[in-house]
This record gives sequence, C-alpha cells and structure tokens, in this order.
Amino acid sequence: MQEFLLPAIHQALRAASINTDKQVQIEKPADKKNGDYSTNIALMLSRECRRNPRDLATELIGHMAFPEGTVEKMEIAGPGFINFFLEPAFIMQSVEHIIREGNGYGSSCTGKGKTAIVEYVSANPTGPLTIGRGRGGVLGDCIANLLSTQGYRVTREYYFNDAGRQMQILGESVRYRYLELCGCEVSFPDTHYQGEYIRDIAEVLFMEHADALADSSDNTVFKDTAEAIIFNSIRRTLERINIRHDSFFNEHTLYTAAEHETSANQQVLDLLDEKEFIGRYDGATWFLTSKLGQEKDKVLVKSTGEPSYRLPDIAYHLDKFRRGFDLIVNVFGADHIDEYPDVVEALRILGHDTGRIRVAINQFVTMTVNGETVKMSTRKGNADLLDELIDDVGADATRLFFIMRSKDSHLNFDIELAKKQSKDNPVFYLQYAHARICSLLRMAAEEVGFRPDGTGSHLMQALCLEEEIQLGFALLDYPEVIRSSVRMLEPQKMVEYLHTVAELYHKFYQECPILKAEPEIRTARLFLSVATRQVLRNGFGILGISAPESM
RNA sequence: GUGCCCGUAGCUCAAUGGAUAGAGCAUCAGCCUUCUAAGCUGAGGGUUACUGGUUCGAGUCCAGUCGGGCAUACCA
Repeated sequence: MQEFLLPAIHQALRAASINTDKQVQIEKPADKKNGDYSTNIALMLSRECRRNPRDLATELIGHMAFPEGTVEKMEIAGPGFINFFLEPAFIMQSVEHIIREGNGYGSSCTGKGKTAIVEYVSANPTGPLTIGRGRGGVLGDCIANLLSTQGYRVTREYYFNDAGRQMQILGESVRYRYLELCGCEVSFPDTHYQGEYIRDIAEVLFMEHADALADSSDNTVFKDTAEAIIFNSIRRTLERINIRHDSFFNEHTLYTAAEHETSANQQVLDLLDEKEFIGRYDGATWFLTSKLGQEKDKVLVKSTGEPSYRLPDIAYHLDKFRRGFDLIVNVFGADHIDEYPDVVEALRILGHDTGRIRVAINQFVTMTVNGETVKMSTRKGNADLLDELIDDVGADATRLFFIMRSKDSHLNFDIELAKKQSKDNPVFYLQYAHARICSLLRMAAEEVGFRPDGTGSHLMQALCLEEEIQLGFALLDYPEVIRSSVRMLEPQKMVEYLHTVAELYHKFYQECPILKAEPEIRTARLFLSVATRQVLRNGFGILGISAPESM
C-alpha cells in the first residue's frame, strides 16, 4: 500500500518545486482517527523550506491526486501530519491480490540476482547442541528465509573446526572412557569432556572392536569416531527444528594449501603485511590493531606457531568475499561480540567493501522452570541440551519461543508455558487461527461447494464491517513487515505481526457469521478467510513452524 | 577499569525520532441449544531506572549516574 501512496507524494513535492534528499516516510497511525496512513513529510521539510508545516501540508495536498474510489479523503492534523483515509472497497480490492499472489505474497525482487550467505550455528563437533546454540540457529534460519523472500539466492553455511586442540581433547576423552570399558584403571582428567555422550561413543567403539584398540597410542580413531557421531547428532537435532545447511565449511581447509600455493591463513598474513599491519614481537605474530586506535594488538599466530582463532576467521571471511557474495550475514551469540570488529577491520584494510557484512548478535537465553530462572552457560557446564528441549516442548514451540523476543533482549524461555496446550501459549494461538480457517473452508466446500481458487473474490469489496476492514487492512501490511524484518534482521517483527493477524481473525470470526450469512456475503467472508490463511501460511513458512489444518 | 547489549504495567515483552507509550500472562467482571470457548468483550494497572542536553516533537538520539548481562586470553 506504501507503493500506492508514495508516487503521489513525490509527485506533489515536484509540483511544489521541492527538492530534497529526505526519505518520504509513510506510517500507520496508532489511532484510526489519524487516518489509515500518514506522512510527516511536511514536518520534516518545514525547516529546510523555511515554511510553516501546516501551510506546506496544505500545498502538498493540493498537488495530490488519486483515482476515484481509492483515497476517500486527506487531512492535515496536529502540527502538520498529512493523513490519508482509504475507501473500504479499495482496501478489500487490494486484498484480492493476496489470493492471486498466493505463496508469493510478500516476496519482492529487491534481492533478485544477488547472492547472500548466512552463517549460523557453527558449533564445533565436540558435543551435542545446547539450548544456547538453538536461539542463534533459529534466528539465522529465519533470516535466511527472510532474505529468500526478497529474491536473494541464499547459501546457509555452517563453519566448523575438527582440527583444533578441543577436538584432540575430545578424542582423548573417548579414549579414556574406552579404556574404562576395557577394564583398565584410568583417572579421567577434569579438563576433559565430562558428558555422558562420551561414554556412549566409547561404547560404540567397544562393541565394534572389543579391546583391540586398547594398546593403540593413536588418538585418531577415537577422535574421528567421536566427530562422526557427534556431527550426526548435531545435524539430526537441527533437522528436527527444520534447520538444514547448504554448506559446511571446515576451518581446517584454511590451514592447508595445494602445491605451489600458500594457505588461506598465510595469504591473509601476507596481504596484511603488505599493508603494514603485521608486527612480530614476543615470539608471536600480531595484527597491529593499535594503529587503528585500539588499545592492544591482537595475536594472529601464537608463539607456538599455531594461528589463533582470529586469523582463520579473517581468512574465512576473505573467502566469503572471494566467493562473491553480495551480502554476508553472520549470526552469533553475545559472547562473540568482540570478535567481529577485528575481522571487519582486516577486510577493510584489504580493500573489501565491508558494508556487505551484517552481523546479527543474539543475547543469551535464560530458562524458566517452575518460576525459577536458570542461566545457560556452556562453560559452567549447566547448559541443557537442545534435543531435550525439543522433546519437551516440540519443534514449533522451540522455534517460535527463540524468536518471539527481539534478538537484543535477554530471552526468558518459560518451559511450562511452551508446553501448555492452551491459548496462553503463543504457538497455539497462531496455529489455532490457521486450523480454524482450514476447518471452516472444509465445511464450506462440503456444504456450499466453495472453492478457494474459484470465482467471487471481487465480492469482498462489499464488506464494510469494522472487523472485516481491520482484518483486510492488516493483511496488506505483510510485505512491509517482511521488508522491515529484513532491514533489521529481526524475525521477531513477523511473530508480533502474525499475532495481530490471528487476533483480528478471531475477532472477525466471533463477530461475523460466515457460513450462515447471505450467499454473497458468505462468499466474500470465505475469501477474506482464504487471504488470511495465505498470510498466516507464508508467515509460518518464514518462521519455520508448521501450519496445522486441524487441531 | 574499558567496550557492547539491556533497564518500559505485578510478570514476559512491543513501540523505522511522531499524535493519548501498547500486547500477552496474571487479577477482576461478562459472552457457548449458534461455523472449533485452543476463542471473544470489558475493567483496573505507568514519573518508560535517574539527571541534564539536542528539536516542531525523545521510551527512542547525545552526555553523565545507578542497576543487570556479556566480553575484555598467545581459548573458539
């Protein structure tokens, strides 16, 4: 609907000989008294034009013209807002487009021909996924879905490392447990992975090889088996909540090089060295971030000769640029917040357009169990498993709860609430609206032969009750909600919006008889229901939750 | 100490610098012989942590204070 008003406003500005680089803003006033849509353009330009905002608004209105039957009236209000009131029939006429566009409603082509990479989850295969990872996982997945609707060709990538010290320790941990199974006396070190899953892996090896591996001093079989099993479990867990990556990028590949070539890590060092941002002292190789106004330099290669995590990180992002992505989105938790500025700085120094990088950081999750809050921390070892959460509350609730608060807010996950099969639970509230429509349409098909793809959607233009108009009007917001979710990398906007749509549908359903109405009104209301179902479905698709046809 | 995020109704959270700060839960009062009551209607509930500043306009931006979280490794 913004697209409908915008050209007229620009036209009016031209007619008034106003040139401005200010963006015209159209918003939906909270109060209906202030119109269906409103623009503050006169207020914004008031100073620049040295004119009274109300006078300016009057002139602009004089220059605006709309086709018959679209805009009912325009008003100047308050300090100089221009408020637009639409014809109800025009609103409902626009709703018809939703049905016509179907699954494509809400998509746009702003990203057409562009590629995007979204990196998320990226947990090393040292153990099963924890709840803390879940939030970033779902956030990243929804962001990828959002970008897809805008026409981007999206690569969903998982970055991991199976070569570091942590993986060595993992292998050793399995080996200790295995030796226990063989009946050897071992003291399991505190520094190693304590989880039960280590024993399970050891058991797999013991079942297969009995004690044949006991004398082996080679850690490889333990590490490799652990990695395979754990990665499998991670992917299975992700699959349960509809997360599937297109590409798994192994950090280790950045350390190695083909013949006559240097490794990606080494290339970064060389390139930064050319720009004179590399220093060598205290036995280590440093990224001279102090030259950029930071307090300290950052280690890229430790005195042991091993790269610190920062170097492969930069190399990895350099690789993303080399792969030519137009948009690079990184999703990670607040504990990595200090990591990305160095990466961005390095790439900027190397001459890349770092404006392409967007970082979505999610704050941590605290679980509420029976009113008690439990903070999640992988390091303290009290993190619960994502799998157990999914067992407990289901995939849909898991996904929705992770994104129903903005990513910047510290999420409070109320397990009891997520488990409830009642209206208190927002998952059920949303899904119930969809199921209710499906049920209604089934009945309509049976009783009066109604077909959602049939004719008669134009009859919606006759609808004029408050509940009908409000619902139809809300459905038209959907594309704008997607746009703003994309702009802010914030699926939470979608959740809130869909909740509003569900609420308005329930009100409509409550107040307006559908099957029992006169045939023409009945058809009109059924089509309004079809349009609502379409918006809910499309929205659920982005959030990755199911759209049940009955409950 | 320094950097980043947060502080809004009893609780969980919304509000691209816009008009009288909104939802849900909880509380209280109503609505089913009627298409799913897994729903709807209504009521109460606020000095937006505090103090200044910027401007037509600040919950939002800036500075400071207080409180909570996360970082601040030659861990990832």
